[in-house]
Amino acid sequence: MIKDKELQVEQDLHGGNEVKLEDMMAVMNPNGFEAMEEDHHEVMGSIGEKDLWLDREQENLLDLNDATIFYNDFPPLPDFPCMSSSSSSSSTQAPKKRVTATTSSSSASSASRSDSFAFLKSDAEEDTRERGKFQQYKCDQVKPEPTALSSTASMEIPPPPEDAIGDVDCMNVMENFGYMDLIDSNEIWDPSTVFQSENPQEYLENQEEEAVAPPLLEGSQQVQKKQNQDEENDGFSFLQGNSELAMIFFEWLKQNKDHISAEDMRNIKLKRSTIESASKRLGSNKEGKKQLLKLILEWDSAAVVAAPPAFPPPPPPSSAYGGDPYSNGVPVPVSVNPPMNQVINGIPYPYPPEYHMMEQVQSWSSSQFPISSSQYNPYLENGYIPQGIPQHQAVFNRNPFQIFDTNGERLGSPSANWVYWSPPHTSSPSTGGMIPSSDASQGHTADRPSSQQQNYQRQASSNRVQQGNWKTEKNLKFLLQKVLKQSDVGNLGRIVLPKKEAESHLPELDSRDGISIAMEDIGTSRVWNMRYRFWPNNKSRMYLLENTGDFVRVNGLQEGDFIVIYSDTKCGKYMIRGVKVRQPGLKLEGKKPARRNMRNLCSAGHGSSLAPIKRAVR
DNA sequence: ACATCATGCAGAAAA
DNA sequence: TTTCTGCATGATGTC
Repeated sequence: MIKDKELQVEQDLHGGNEVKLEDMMAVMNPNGFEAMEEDHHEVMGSIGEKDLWLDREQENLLDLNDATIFYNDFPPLPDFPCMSSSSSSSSTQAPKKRVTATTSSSSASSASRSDSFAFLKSDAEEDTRERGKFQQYKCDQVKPEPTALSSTASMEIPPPPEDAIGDVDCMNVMENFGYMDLIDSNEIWDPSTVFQSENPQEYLENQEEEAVAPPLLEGSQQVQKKQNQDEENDGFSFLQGNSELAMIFFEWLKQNKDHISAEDMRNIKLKRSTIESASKRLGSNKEGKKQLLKLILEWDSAAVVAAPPAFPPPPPPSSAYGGDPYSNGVPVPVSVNPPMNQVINGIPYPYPPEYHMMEQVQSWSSSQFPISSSQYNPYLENGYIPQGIPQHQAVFNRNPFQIFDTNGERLGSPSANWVYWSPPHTSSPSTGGMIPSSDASQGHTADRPSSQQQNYQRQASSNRVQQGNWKTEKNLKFLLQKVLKQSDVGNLGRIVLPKKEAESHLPELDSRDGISIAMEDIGTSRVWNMRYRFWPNNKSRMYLLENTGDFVRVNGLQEGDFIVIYSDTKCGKYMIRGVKVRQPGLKLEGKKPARRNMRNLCSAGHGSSLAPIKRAVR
């Protein structure tokens, strides 16, 4: 049935016939839509009538190979800075900037699934009122709408200039493609240039300014003008008659129908500045648009398929945190999943730019993310607050591209589940196949990616085709992490585990003898037979991981380093990773950081502090 | 006041 | 004598 629909849509697309958005979307995960159907029935009623219209004039431009190049030509996700995925967020994230749109006073009626696909509508017949309705929804959408998906994408748009405020804040990402028409540049897309400044702090500041006023980019007035024009025209003019893009989109839908729902799509929003940057780099012509569209779609699918991991723990002040526990020195921006409380309260993560990872063990983790260790460091990009802690919220709000993970449920568990995607350039978590960690550890400064890094990006891109395996390869769920204390790395061979996380994510212990637990060392693939147990302690328990001596030794772990424990949701085994944190030239004997800051940040119990950001925000 | 956890330390076990 | 084991204590953070 669905297959038939798919064929029909495809034929229509190729034939330049009208294609109903409804039909196109029907190709997607039926469950996701069914679920949405109920919620958004009302709007669908009206939206559903709007046919997707593909301009026949573009027929010749339709490159049937687009679908093929889709996954090959895309700029690799890692190329996008500031990717951030959190959970459910689009709603919770609904930033203040997302003010309601305006043209219509219609209440926040339910959303239309076509909302996210608005860009496919070339039919400008939709009246302003309808349009207002869309935006109204987009902007008012505050109620978290859990989906079975791990993530949704959301890209915020900075507030428009004074006179436009309220009208365009919540523009759909696709709508914003329209901006590309206005910026004329054929520079090659260089993600690094997204940085407004080589100085992260500076960048942060710039971004803040940007949040208040639109970027003073050349032609920004035109942008605004065009934007207003779009408002009048329904705002969807950008893709008007562009069947090629529609085709691309359709192919993407087919590829991702199992993973992406309309809800995900609907939550795609772009920062205007991002669009402008993108159009600057990609060009404002058709190819440019195509590239950006691909990029966004791929980015979105990546986010959906694999929710990135949590933020790493804060580094001890004297240590070098060049990375997270999951990647070789790169705090993974995507799926920002900081300690719940931190996120909510805007409490930061210490990732001082000067820190950098000195991990020695070859690790696969760095390659598990779209953002490689040699690429962007959102922490760096977003700067740090004086305390050496990046404002979390800042991270969110400044990221040109943000992925807000819904909740990771689709990844297996209702809570804090982080799944790592396979690297674009490796096929196995253990084998790595990535650039030497030494490389990865370098360049983690506030500077733009080095040419070496960019080369790596290209390499990653060229190998992107291998990403097809990521879904099946990794189903790792983040369980807990622990910053190692002297007593953890001493000769006692035992590591105290955070109580809440242990009780939440590790097997329940009936006796204090505990249980044997095999931990596969992610770095070396070696399996360590450890013992997980507890000690009675003040009417409570103290959880320990014993027989950790060799693991610590082999990994060269020292005080201040940390371990991260995951479970493979597929085979149920536990995986452990030791992450070394060093700052060359600095010694650890300095004053010790506050204990709480030293410890793992995943305290959240059921809401592990590293739980998805779904509740985050703002 | 209470909870967590880093670590001190006594006693047992092993070398 | 050294190492291991397990509990106790106290510092620190949270409620």
